[in-house]
Amino acid sequence: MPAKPATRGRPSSRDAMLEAAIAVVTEQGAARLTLDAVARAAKVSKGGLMYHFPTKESLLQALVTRAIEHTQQSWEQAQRRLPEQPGRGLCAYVQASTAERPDLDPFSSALLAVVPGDPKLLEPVRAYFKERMPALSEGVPFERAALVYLATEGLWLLELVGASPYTRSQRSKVQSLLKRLAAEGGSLP
Amino acid sequence: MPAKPATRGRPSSRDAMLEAAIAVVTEQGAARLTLDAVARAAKVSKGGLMYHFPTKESLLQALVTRAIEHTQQSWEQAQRRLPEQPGRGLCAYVQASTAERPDLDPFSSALLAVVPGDPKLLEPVRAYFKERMPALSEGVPFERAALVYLATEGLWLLELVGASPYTRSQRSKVQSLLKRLAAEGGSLP
DNA sequence: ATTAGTGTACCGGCTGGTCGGCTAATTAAG
DNA sequence: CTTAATTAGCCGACCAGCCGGTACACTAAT
Repeated sequence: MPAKPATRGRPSSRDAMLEAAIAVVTEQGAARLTLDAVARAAKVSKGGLMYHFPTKESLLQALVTRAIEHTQQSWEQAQRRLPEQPGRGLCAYVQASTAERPDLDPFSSALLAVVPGDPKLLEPVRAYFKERMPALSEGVPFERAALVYLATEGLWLLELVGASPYTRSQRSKVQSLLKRLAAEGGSLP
Repeated sequence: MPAKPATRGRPSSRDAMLEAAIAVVTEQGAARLTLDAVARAAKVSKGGLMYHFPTKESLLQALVTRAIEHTQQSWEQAQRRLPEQPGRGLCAYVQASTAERPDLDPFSSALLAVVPGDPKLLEPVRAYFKERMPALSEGVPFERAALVYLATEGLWLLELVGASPYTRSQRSKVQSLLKRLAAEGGSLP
């Protein structure tokens, strides 16, 4: 068993375990997110799993941390692709949040599923949300920024739970509306 | 058999048990929502609890149903207080969802906490969301309705998880903006 | 030989669920 | 009206399985 020696550096099996956990939670629900299930999904024994995450809580914390990092990275990436202009941060946020279909963003999905289980897991999320706020609304009048931000968040939630009522064309209309408003375009009909 | 008491029933301890469940989940998290905990919180023995909810899943289903009913009722109530005008439904929705006290809506909070545990619990929520949509956007141009709806949903979510970045005055500004937009007011700065 | 990483085996407690019995109220019988 | 039978509602002891966690042996690479 040449356990993937590939390159020195980060323990890739740890990441594999985290992704296995994400798979379990998205496929079977948070209630079935058990250590054995994660170990099974990661094709590792429980001992191997417990080596990297000495506690279930540590696993969950790592999950939350990873989801936050992923969100942050995809925002930065979207921002890098945009020209420097007022509303750039907000526009990048809209783009990052509405770009991939939510079933392609299992990180956030797992986050939303796992966090309610233990109130302590909420704190990093709260902190991140409050911390990133200024960068988002920078250069955009308050009301407009708030509206776009909240609507993006709402769309994200609705699609995450599969309760979005919009057809594909409606959705793209909403999406472009958000981008337009973020970039400081006109008003709405 | 619990025999749904339709109309003519005592304030039934069944409801008390459901509210105990809500209390447990909001205070201790979804992971600690155990039958024993609910029974303890409801000051009832486990047998007594199991009499009304033969299964834990049935308890959760009842919780979800109750949360949905509560949401629907508070929307209808808000609507009744509003004059007949275009955007009335949407306006009532904004009002009901942004009512001053997010911590006083433990129903939705419990819903959001419990649902990720079992994917099957999502279906009623999905159905309700899609069903109520037409009544909400009635009489309001699509883009405006979508924007207000999504932003309201986003604000609801942020406040539910305690990640709202807005001060009290900012929040009330956002709130009145949403109402204005829903009622067909002007555009945004 | 040491150490990082994994496997195997096990345990104690908790959890969902069952079961028979208790109590008070309602109904049926006399 | 009295009494017996039924029933709804609740109790609490119990159980079988699962879950998180521990202990330790093993392997490969340093």
